Amino acid sequence: MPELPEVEIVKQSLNKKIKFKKIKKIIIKNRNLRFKIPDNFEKLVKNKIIKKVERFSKYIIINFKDDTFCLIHLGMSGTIHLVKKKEKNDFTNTSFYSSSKLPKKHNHIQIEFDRIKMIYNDPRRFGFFIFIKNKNDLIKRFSHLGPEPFFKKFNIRYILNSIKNKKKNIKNLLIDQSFVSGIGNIYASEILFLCKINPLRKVDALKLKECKKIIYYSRLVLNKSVIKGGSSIRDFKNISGKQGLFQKEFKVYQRGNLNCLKYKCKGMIKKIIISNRSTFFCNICQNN
DNA sequence: AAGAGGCCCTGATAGC
DNA sequence: TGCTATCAGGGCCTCT
Repeated sequence: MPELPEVEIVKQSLNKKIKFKKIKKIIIKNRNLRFKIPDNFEKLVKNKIIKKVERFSKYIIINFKDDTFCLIHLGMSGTIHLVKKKEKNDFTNTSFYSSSKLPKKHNHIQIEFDRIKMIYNDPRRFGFFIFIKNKNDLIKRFSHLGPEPFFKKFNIRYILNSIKNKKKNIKNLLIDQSFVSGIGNIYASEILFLCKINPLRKVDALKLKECKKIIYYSRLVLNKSVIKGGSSIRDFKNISGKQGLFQKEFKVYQRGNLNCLKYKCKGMIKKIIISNRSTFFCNICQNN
């Protein structure tokens, strides 16, 4: 599910619903996420008040009032659900109802607030919840990540410098989070299609004009997706249960053997595997 | 030492 | 229907 736009939608929803609320209770049903949740996690987080919810790259950052943090990553299959309580002060688990459809299995973490509870669901358990004790540790946690496409730092000089003498292909560079953070497997294909660059092109062969396009279209695609409410491969829903609409905008992703959608292009979308991940491109307008 | 590939895990879908 | 194989939005770790 989650690349930068999807995580941004989740962050926005959380800010609307749980900002300034106090954590009353935590129930962890399965501690074995990507990183095992330590036994003292509940104690550390209980009674904390949420100052705000932020996001960097594909990470959700819950910022508590005392400037400690909870860092969340959704991995491949993580979703967050908010469930309202029917009755005030009723903590029995029968008195909740779901605004979106709550999955039956894999609801690993439940965090209860006054009139609402937040549930973390993750079938594949590639995601994680981590408690972070101060801002310094949080920054350390992100130190290996490159800028988001929107940052000023993601400029032409940065790109030229990053591709110099590099032998990898542009598809792999775009999903390399230490180069630029937030782009995942879907948006990498979409961005390269708009740039008209073949995903297998070696980055040291990119022209100045193509580098400029990469900046422009990375920003455009991610922005547009946020505006559309994220994309919806399989079942991406935002936290209120609404489907994202960006998948309707996919030009190449999951369109193998279909016609290229570029005006007057007679090409066909091809699916290839690059470093074990599906990659889609047009055999004519990206034939370079 | 940059870059490719394996691996963590479950579920949906396709093909027989 | 029921089996098996393949694939899935990420990122950490290990090899070469």
